[in-house]
Amino acid sequence: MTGESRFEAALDQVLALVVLLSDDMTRALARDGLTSSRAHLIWELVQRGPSTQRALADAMGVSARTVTGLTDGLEETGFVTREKHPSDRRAALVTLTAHGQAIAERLQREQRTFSHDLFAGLPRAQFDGFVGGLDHVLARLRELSAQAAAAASATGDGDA
Amino acid sequence: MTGESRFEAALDQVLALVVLLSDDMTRALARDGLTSSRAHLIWELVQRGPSTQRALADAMGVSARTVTGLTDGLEETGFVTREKHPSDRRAALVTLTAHGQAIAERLQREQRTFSHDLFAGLPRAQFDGFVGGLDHVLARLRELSAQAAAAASATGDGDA
DNA sequence: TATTGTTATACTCTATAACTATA
DNA sequence: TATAGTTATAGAGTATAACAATA
Repeated sequence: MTGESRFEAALDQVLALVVLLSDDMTRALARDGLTSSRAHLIWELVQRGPSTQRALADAMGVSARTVTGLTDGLEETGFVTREKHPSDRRAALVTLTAHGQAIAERLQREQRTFSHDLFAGLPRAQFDGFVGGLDHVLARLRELSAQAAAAASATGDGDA
Repeated sequence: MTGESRFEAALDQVLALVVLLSDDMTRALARDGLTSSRAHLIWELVQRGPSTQRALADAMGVSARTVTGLTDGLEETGFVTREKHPSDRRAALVTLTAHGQAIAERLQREQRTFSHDLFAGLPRAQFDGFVGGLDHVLARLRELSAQAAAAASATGDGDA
């Protein structure tokens, strides 16, 4: 593997990783009656505590309508409740139920176990190399995203 | 970063990579009027040549119904056509149009450029470390998926 | 009988726009 | 007037089941 094509092969591997990880997570979440999007909302509640739907929409990068749907589903299945906001009668505070909290904690434990399963067999030097490369790739990716966003807004996304 | 938590931090980074890459690809494909699923179907056609919908469904790991929908969308937008199967009048051969072929080739070129953008700045030793770690993680992930599938079919998924 | 692909139906995630109740 | 969240509507991906045409 010499020359430029090693970059392509590496990207192919990264994309394979994306697919495998996504499938694996989807399957694991389905066992608890969750989807990726609903788990994401639960994760935000763990991080932020009881939150308005507006705050969740901003945190998750989705529309208010989407949060309404996700909250409906999580409420029906017993993961969250809508509580009265103490000072704003327009707003609801989405709040984890005991069950929601318990599942969230279990998911965190499972993720810890999973990370161990993935990395524990890797020699320390190689692990460090992997993490170093990952840092680089993430940084590049964020730069490229920022450039793309800037280009999009300059072209006619923001000046229309 | 010592102890077990370095594994968790690494997994967090990998998951961040998954999100960034997925978003980036979604945005890039949208510029050509494609979604991930439709691009996946196009990619299978590039690999396999004109194919029946049944073959595509098996290759993509989705239902026949899903391929009908994806093919409908790609046909309406001019990426593929349904051609007569020479020997089986039940089946259609999904076939790339000239436009579909051209877009597929462009996507491949863009992916090559993208891989260069991601990795070219990485010192060779660190790149090799990254790829080595990636190999390990992919292998572990495949083992774990196989185990999960075996456990599922033993529990009552296959013996019902 | 078995298979290919469709129609019928349903669920999830996503979005924009109009609207209600409140700030 | 502006904001929070809903309803209305729509499009995409996904699935199962029933059905048509053909093997």
